[in-house]
Amino acid sequence: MKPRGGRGGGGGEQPAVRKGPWTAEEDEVLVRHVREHGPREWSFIRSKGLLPRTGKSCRLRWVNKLRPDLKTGCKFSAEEERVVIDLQAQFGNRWARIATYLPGRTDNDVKNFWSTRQKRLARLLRAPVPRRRPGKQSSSACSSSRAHELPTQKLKLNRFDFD
DNA sequence: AAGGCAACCAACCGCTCTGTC
DNA sequence: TGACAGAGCGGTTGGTTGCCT
Repeated sequence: MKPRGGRGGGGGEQPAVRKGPWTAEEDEVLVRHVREHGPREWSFIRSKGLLPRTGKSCRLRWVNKLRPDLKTGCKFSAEEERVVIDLQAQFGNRWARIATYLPGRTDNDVKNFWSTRQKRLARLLRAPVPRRRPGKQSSSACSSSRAHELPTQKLKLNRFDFD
């Protein structure tokens, strides 16, 4: 294991920097900053004492959770899954680039989705009878299709040719 | 009812890239 | 042209949730 020094706010070697889950108050400060300055100058937030978070952390929080155009809580649709597969075949693990083809998705979303999918595939290759797991239907206002149920075949879909 | 396991998700770290002086 | 700082990206980890046995 890597010594990670403190998800969850632990640590204490750098008391000036807070780590771990974000609070609603912190989110509010961050959103206000972005409204006033735009999604940039992340280091400004800490240097001015607005938040005890690193610029990296602020940026990540904004990109992955606070941006207004995000599809939060939506599972990947079959179409999105197909796009990810195609683009991954084309670009490799360029998650940020792939995410640009998926409105409302972040590189972290795509990365997590792919990682989970790879684990599932690896497991299926070893054990042909998977546990069925309908999954957390996360507040499905979105029409999430059951993309999980045909993972392996999809790897062989035709590619788009973006070149 | 409880424990195990898989899926999902948030957030951190290290490295690389890019802009500025 | 090289050094430095800030921003961005990819990999990884740990926590939570919910189904299955």
